[in-house]
Amino acid sequence: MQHKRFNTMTCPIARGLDRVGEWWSILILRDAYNGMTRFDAFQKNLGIAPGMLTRRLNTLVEGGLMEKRRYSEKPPREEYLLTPAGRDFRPVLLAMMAWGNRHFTPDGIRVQVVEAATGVPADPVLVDRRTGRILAEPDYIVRRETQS
Amino acid sequence: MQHKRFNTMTCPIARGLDRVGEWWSILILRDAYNGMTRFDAFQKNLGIAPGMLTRRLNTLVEGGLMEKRRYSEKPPREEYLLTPAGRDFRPVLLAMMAWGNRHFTPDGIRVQVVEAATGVPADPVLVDRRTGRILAEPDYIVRRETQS
DNA sequence: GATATAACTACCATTATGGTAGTGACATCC
DNA sequence: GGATGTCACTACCATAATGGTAGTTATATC
Repeated sequence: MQHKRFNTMTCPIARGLDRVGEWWSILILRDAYNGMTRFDAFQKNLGIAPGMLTRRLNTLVEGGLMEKRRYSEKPPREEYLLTPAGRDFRPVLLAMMAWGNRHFTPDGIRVQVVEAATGVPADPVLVDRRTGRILAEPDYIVRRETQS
Repeated sequence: MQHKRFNTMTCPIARGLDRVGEWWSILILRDAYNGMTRFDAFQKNLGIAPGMLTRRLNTLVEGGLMEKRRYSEKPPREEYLLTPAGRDFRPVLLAMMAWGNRHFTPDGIRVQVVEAATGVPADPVLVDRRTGRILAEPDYIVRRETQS
């Protein structure tokens, strides 16, 4: 009995979680976003067991979020790069970073998004690109379409 | 040997994942956001085993994202409500919904955020509330503070 | 030749997950 | 008033996932 998959659900959140919802996956994507590419670097930075890292990288590759590339033949060496879908996960990471900073850093904020030019911390909010308005009720609602 | 905890890391993403990173947790929060409160409703909607649901609800309560409340004494009945921190997770859910819709719905979008007044689908983007600009490089960067 | 580096695999102990059945305290139906 | 239904679980077990340690392969460097 494997753990239950979410990929048969119609909900896009469930579909996404089916690919990144396992323990470690999102932290690996975070590190990849920070420029990490090598097995060794992920392992040391996360403190993850090598077998576990192998399994997680494989599922991320299978899920289409990362790709494995050989960057050296003479000593055979591999690296892991984000695909477009993996890179596009960034807003989720930043929203989660903002949420974590708002609720779970009683000891002070250590990692945050800042304006590059001024160094002023950003206040991340999710808006509609077209109208610029914040995605919150009552202006915006989630619509579920019934199966036809 | 339990699975490794992320709550000792300084990264806010890791701190958050320590509370919502287990299988099922985020889908439970999603359903709670959709107005679900009862054990029974979560169980039927998710197709989750009752023992598993008990464990996940308990960890969400312990993590401060939900609270358990007795809503009836005469038949003893409990309900689960989002706390402020749980409700504040919503932007992460919506960012994940948008990401899922962009990459994992080849069969067409079924669930999305729309403008309530017009029904026009929203295009969710993460911006800085102060400047209104999109949180992306090179305008915005992630700054990590070194330990003093 | 000895040691180091990168990227793993193998193996095992311990947890977590999933499935099914059953329980307690009522409410409702006939 | 006995039978059935509802809600919110608990108990128990089989299987899968996670974590830890040691070892491997291919090569580079001292």
